[in-house]
Amino acid sequence: MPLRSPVLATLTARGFINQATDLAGLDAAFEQGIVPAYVGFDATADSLHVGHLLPIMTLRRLQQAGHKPIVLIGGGTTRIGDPSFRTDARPMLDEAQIAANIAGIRKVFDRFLTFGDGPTDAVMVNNADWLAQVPWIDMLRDVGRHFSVNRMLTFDSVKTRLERQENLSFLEFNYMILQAYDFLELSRRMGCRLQMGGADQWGNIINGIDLVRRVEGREVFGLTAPLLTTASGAKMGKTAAGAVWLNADRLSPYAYWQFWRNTEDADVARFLRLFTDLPLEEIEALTQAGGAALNAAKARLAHEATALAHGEDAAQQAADTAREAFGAGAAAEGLPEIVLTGAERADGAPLVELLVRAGLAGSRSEARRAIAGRGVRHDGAVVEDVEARLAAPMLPARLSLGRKRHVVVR
RNA sequence: GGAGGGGUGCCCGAGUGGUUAAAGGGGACGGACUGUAAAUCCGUUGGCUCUGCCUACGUUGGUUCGAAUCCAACCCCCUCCA
Repeated sequence: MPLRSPVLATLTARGFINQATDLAGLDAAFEQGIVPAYVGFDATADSLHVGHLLPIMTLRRLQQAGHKPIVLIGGGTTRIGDPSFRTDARPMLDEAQIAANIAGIRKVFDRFLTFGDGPTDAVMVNNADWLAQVPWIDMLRDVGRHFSVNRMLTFDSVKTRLERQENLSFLEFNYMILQAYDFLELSRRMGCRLQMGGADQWGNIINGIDLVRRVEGREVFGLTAPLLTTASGAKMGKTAAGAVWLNADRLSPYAYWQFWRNTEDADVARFLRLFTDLPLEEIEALTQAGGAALNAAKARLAHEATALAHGEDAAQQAADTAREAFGAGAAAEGLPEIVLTGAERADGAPLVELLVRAGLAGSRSEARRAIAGRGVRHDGAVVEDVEARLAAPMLPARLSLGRKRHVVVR
């Protein structure tokens, strides 16, 4: 089916769309005028990570095409605790913590979207604003009557649980209702017409659409993004150090740059389409050659992605740091640093201890093993002695674990 | 409520009285090879004041010179029956 709206054409061409409820209808809506669209995010941490990047980029594309992005923060639902992670028995967060998290998340979004009061400016809303004060009886009468338990039981998320005879709490059973209700509120408050989310959100999105149609008689749409994995099948966004955060105080721009630089060959083109604003022709030109030539494409990917999340300057600096770190043996600017105390400078600090402090090793034992396995280098030379120490005369020094992870000791 | 089966290291999974910090696989990390890629091969993979010590096989007690392995109670999960 030929798409007439530029947004949908772009989203499709760049690989953002997995499933849509009514593509033709949505296409027409985009053509008619500004479409306010939303994506929901949890407020469980004070930053977002690359796993969230796909929906963020979707909102960005939407805004670029002249539509209105709505960022919905699940402040209300976070206060209950997302039951789908029940095995971890996640502690419920208090309001102060959630408020802090929302502030942190907002900072991330400021990089990707333009917020304001204009018709296509992005807005951020918190579902606690309405969920926290809906009277129970009213909720049941206005919303509950539109939900068929019979039908809810047929949803995969519920069905599999029941079939396995696992407990399903009433709280969890209501989760989809709350989420559907969000769509209704957004439709009422800001004329929101589209909900987007990951492929796993399809069921929830459908519920919201049905609810809006039944209550308001209004036609709204749903769009899901593909589940993102690397070419070798791993879930995206996990590294040795943990989640790849979008926030500079959680993960340095340099480390973020490295994350993208290390993309597998088979993913480069796809990631460039999804996570950068580069035109498709340029991406094609960059990746067409294949082989070692892809290294240039990876550097470009790293640069563009870092510039989006941390700014052009930070991206430039990360690139410089990388060049130095992977080039000559000198201590490069921009690498993570640890600083010795006065006593350590005088007496020498055990390398094992420093590796742990720098976060290169998880424990002293691990650090010992790394040295014993010839995986640690000091200013580029393999460290042979597990008991080696570092004192003032040798500073500043560069410690490396493997060929990619470096710290500067001062 | 009744009858069986099971809970082992980051994950899966062997082990049914002693050289078991626990086979094997996955993942992860390091090395070689490369292109800061993938694949492949090799090594490592509980902690520490590290040729030794401490902690660990659902929880708590018990038997024993000695237990992940035997016994008891409790908690949780699965399958079948009601």
